[in-house]
Amino acid sequence: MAGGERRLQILRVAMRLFSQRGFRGTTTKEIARAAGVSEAMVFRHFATKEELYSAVLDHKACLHDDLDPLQRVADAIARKDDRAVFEGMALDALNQHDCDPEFQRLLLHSALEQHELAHMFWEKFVRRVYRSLRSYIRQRQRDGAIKHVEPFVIVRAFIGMIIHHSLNNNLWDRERQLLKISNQAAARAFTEILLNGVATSPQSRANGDGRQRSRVETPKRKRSKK
Amino acid sequence: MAGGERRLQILRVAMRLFSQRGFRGTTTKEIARAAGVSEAMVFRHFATKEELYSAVLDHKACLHDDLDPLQRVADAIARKDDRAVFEGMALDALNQHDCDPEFQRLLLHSALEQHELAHMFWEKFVRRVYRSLRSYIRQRQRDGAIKHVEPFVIVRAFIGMIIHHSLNNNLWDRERQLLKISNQAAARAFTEILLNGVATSPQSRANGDGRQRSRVETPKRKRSKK
DNA sequence: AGCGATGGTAAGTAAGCACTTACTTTCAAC
DNA sequence: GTTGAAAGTAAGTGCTTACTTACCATCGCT
Repeated sequence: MAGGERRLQILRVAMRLFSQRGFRGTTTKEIARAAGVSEAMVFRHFATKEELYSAVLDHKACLHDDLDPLQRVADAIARKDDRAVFEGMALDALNQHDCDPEFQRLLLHSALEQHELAHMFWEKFVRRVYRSLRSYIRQRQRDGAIKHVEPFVIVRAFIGMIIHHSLNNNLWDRERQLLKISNQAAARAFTEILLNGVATSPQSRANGDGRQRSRVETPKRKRSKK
Repeated sequence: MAGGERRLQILRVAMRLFSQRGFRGTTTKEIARAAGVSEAMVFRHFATKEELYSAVLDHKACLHDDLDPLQRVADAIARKDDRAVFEGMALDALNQHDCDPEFQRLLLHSALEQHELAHMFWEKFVRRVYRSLRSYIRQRQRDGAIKHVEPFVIVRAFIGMIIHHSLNNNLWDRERQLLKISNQAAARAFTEILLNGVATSPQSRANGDGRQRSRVETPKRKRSKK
């Protein structure tokens, strides 16, 4: 097997094991065995276990790196279709966590172990999502469509619903005993709650078919405060 | 030092270290040193490291065991004061996580390691909170104060906001760089979003009374899939 | 005084860990 | 057909780990 191939294979095996058992819970021998090679092979490709771990985290993180988290909903943003914006982001995140639960586990492990990835991910991804969403929310607040609540609070509330739901599905309630719901339905429900929760005038959303409504509703309504 | 005292002291030290570094990341030697005794002392009080870990988890978990999570807001429930119910629970949880961040870390570690505590906590605490809140929500739905959304979805959304906020504060953003907000304000903001998000009609919320309104409009079947 | 229970330790032990060394096999390029 | 590097390994090395043993010290109690 060629060098690059083997390296990648070891990386993938390590990724799986690290995400299952954490850094300290995984031995280099296990990794080697799972990859079907000797331990020495692992250390030929990665100088230390730490380096292998970093490579794993890098490999995962770089997938999230270069894409703007709001890009997938860019047209919804342009249309100022709040529902499409939030529901799209939610669905994206839920699907992502669903088909790659390893990442969430790795992230948690590294956060608990205070590995630099946790910090990096925070800086490079989380902050960006927060800022992007804030700028959108601010705009919609100026439009009079969203209440003048601190935007970051809204972002946190929304991301909280989504991440916590994923965490439940991946970590605690894998059988979905407590709540069995499709990602679609979850994204829709959470979005509904959030948007109704922060809308300036509830009537504008209450009748539910705000979906696919192309025009922005109530551009300059009177802004009532809390 | 008397036997019981020492045992408790070791337990507390272990609690701190386990929560910081996890089970595998903490050595019995470290625990002994931090407790100012020899390693043999640790093993006199706890037969194995596993047993010590279990004792730690038990000790933490039993604090949450015998109290009804909704007891603290019982009068608010009786009054059907939704705001007080949810805000009270949120504030309680946030304060709890604030003054005992160890617990959240221990819980996460044990969930990742698939330790039985994770399951126990889920069964004994989480499920109960979910069920209690559901029963309250159902009642308020019958009252016509809350939309007919699956109650567990509402619970998950609400708990999600709170837990995720705590997780942020304890794990990722301890400096509160991204969002600095008091527990009071957070509890109020999240409650506001949730209640407005699931209220049947804005008026019924606005003046705070839970007046019975006529049957709820359920737009469930109205929507067609895209 | 003596004695056993209790609180404590120094110095192990065997297994497991990350990592190394010294060696063999494979195979394409001259 | 030789060679030289790359792919691969068996068998270590030294250190750390959870856990043990064998022994000391200080009591309260007859």
